Amino acid sequence: MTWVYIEDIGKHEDEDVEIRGWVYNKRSGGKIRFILVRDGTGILQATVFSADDQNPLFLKFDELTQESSLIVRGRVREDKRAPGGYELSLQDIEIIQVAKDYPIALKEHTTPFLMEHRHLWLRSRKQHAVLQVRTEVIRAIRNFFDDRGFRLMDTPILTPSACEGTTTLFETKYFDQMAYLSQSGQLYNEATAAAFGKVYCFGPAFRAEKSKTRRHLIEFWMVEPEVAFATLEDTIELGQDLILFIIERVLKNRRADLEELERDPKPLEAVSRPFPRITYDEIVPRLQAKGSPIQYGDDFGAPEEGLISEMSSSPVCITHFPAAIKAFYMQPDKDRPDLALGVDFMAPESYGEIIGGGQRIHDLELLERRIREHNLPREAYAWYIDLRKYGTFPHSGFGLGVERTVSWMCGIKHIRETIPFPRLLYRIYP
RNA sequence: UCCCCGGUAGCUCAAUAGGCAGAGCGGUUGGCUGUUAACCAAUAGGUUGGCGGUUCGAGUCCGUCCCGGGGAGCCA
Repeated sequence: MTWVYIEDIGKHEDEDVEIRGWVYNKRSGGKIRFILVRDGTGILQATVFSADDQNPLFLKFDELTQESSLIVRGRVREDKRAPGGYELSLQDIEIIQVAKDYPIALKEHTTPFLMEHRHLWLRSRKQHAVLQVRTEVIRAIRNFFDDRGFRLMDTPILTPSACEGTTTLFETKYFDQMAYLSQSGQLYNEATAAAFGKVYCFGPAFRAEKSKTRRHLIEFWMVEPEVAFATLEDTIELGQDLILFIIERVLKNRRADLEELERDPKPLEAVSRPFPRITYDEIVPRLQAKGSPIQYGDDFGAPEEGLISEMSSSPVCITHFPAAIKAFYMQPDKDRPDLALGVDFMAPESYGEIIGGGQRIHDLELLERRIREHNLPREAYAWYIDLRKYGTFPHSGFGLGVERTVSWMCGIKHIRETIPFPRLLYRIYP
């Protein structure tokens, strides 16, 4: 008998098939028994009907508990009463293990309880749908860059010093010296961009910040493209194309998961090019007019991000920030050297910043001055400075946060559900 | 790090003004021919987060610690 996956069940109508999986739930009604079987790709209702309550299949059914593992065999039939439209008329139940006291019931639980059982919570429908969207988003990102001729360059996770020198770093021992977990692959990618032209890295980033909000993870995934000779304008276009491509893929391939999540697709369908662009100089008075206490020179807080996201149904691109509030490597505007050629993409529906990037300094002397001004250890940046010595080149790039993007796609408020095992302040188990 | 909130049965919660510790779900047993988190009946299940204090009496009031949740700052 052929082993098939539930997501393909429609192709096997009226055939005898085998499903290998787990009991999602079961019900009985006199002479009929229902098992909802889960195999990782979907849930299928399997039925047994018999007038004999000593029927061997009934006896096996009675042993089954939630999340017991089993193999079921039977005939696939279309039936409107079954969830999903198909069901399996059971011929055989092979029990692998009867699970005892599965902790997660099919009802409401609190988040702390579910997080404590994250390894099992992943099996539930909603979590399954979110992570299906995550894999789609990641696949879309890889396809997008691969199809445009970008080279994947894996940057190191163990680094000898701070990439940006600002945020708190996780320290670890590296034999007889110290090492730090990477916060970003960007600086290394500026080197690979000089070798390959257009590159991207895609990996985890670590921030030892004591952040405790729905938008922060201690360990998160980020994709960072870097393009030699690209300007700020080029990088905005690239970010816009990437976001539109991700949305298109999610809407095309993960409709059923969005439905499971009760995510209204309309706000995603409404995203269109060009994304509105506004400079920092222009946005500050507009925020003040809407009641924000922001002063010129301040960075945006959560309330400001909310106000910005209400301005458009597409992400809003904020550019030309005061150099003082941005990273040391940001290229200044040639007419207004107090402004940095950076861009932040603010997602609609209050999902906040999903992309941060811009043009990097390529002038050797300016970079050396910025390193001094930020009190960064010159020796650690010697290789980075070399990039400006040996054929320097204007270049730009950005970082897109995977989990923030997935939360936005799914319409869920807390980022912790968008990664299989979130690392949070006060939570590193399981 | 700061502000706010919470911790009672395996889970989700209730318990008047300080006065006998409760319900639903899950478990177990029985019933039901189409269930959709099925339903009906019965049944078992408790060191009220820890320590200390006030009181004749504390789940309830006070102190302290632990654990968690929400928000801020910072950022993807």
